[in-house]
Amino acid sequence: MRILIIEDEPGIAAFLKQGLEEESYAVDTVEEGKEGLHLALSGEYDIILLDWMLPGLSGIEICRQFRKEFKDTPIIFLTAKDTLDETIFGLQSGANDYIKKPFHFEELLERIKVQLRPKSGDHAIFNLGPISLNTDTHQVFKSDQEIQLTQKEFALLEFLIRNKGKVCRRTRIIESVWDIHFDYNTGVIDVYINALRKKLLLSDKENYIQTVRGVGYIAKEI
Amino acid sequence: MRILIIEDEPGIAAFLKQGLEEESYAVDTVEEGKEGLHLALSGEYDIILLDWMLPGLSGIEICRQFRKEFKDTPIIFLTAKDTLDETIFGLQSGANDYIKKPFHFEELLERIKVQLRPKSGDHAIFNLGPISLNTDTHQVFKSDQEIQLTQKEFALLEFLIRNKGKVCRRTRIIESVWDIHFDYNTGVIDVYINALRKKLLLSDKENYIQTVRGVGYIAKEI
DNA sequence: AAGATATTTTAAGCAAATCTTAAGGGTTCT
DNA sequence: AGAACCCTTAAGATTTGCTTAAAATATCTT
Repeated sequence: MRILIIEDEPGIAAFLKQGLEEESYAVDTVEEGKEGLHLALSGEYDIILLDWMLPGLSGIEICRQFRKEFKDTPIIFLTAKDTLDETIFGLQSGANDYIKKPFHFEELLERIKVQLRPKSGDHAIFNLGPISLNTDTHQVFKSDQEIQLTQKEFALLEFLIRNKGKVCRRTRIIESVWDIHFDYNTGVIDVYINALRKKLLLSDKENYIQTVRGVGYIAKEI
Repeated sequence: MRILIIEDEPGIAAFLKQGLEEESYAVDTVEEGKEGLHLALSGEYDIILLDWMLPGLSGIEICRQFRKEFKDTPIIFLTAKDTLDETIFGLQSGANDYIKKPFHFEELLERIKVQLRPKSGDHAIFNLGPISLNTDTHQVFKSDQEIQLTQKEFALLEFLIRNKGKVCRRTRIIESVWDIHFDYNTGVIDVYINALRKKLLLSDKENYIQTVRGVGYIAKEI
């Protein structure tokens, strides 16, 4: 996991860098605002620690600009201020959390972990009869057997199971799984459905993935 | 919303109960496995939080037994273990999610909300007497009996039912269902009306699809 | 950097379900 | 009765989906 620290006080920056590297994060530090934004926009970081008061470009401004490009990368503000107004500003500009200086290193670590933890919506288990799919570990099981699926196979199965009980039209499948939004005279879906049924050993008795002729497919608990 | 917590450590159970009640859930707690399963099977709960290690009956076993009866009630495992094997077991036994102890209460809350979130997609169901048509699942039932319709049959029935009580002229039908905007000298409609009546077992007493001579057809609740 | 391996996509033959046409027989209306 | 309309049936045409294999990409190794 790569962390970018934008912080003008060299002492604090070095302290954080060392501490986080001991936790086996890859850490880069910058002292100046513009350069910080530039680095941040390289898109190589998983989380950004951002000082409030900076020379060159304020933290809030960096945050705003950065958010235009990267919607999801979490940002934690490091702030000496503690008035409500300022905090609100920070959160409005697109930060995910803030921590008041001085803080315990442990607490910062804790918050970084919270931000890096995969979103709870993604961390869940979906079941379809004896089949279970874990989006967190990217694993699929049928009864006691783990089934090895490729990326696309997994993505297709995930889509079907997430829409369990509803017909998935071919156009929606091709849009969601393949990200194709026009021209879909392609037979990929058939090929992958076939692969899934084979790997999951679905028979006539266990047709958890049924075809709805002329429309698409439906995942069902029989 | 009713939550059942099956957890043998009184401290954790009490902590969760209090927290969840503050979020205005109705919470019951049990410390022992068998009793827990018994309560769960009462069917009164919307979600179950299940400890992994329990006296009496293991969490996995409870999960399995419970799943035989209730397919949809979500189960979240509370587990101290984090080895792969154990996780696998959890997956297979029919849980919907798991959270590792120690966890932040916020995170648990988040996951509970995810599980309780109503299944997306409002059921688009149209009725015509004992016949119901679900555009979501692309299914048709006549009093609990599923009727298998082809694409065109379904489309025609859908059109008629959507215009229930109104006469559907042949030209409008041919335009809407067949997308033909000229040349109406075709007998397809008749053929398909015939097929529908047959498959839906419509008799003189149950003529939900009536002929309007010289004009078209009408779907009516007799 | 080149070769090896795995994955994804395209294409084509085949089988089966579905759709359409057409024709003969009924029904209803004037 | 005669004409227009509708029902029913079945054969032929078309579409759709399944299955394979091979070609194109991507990924991993050496």
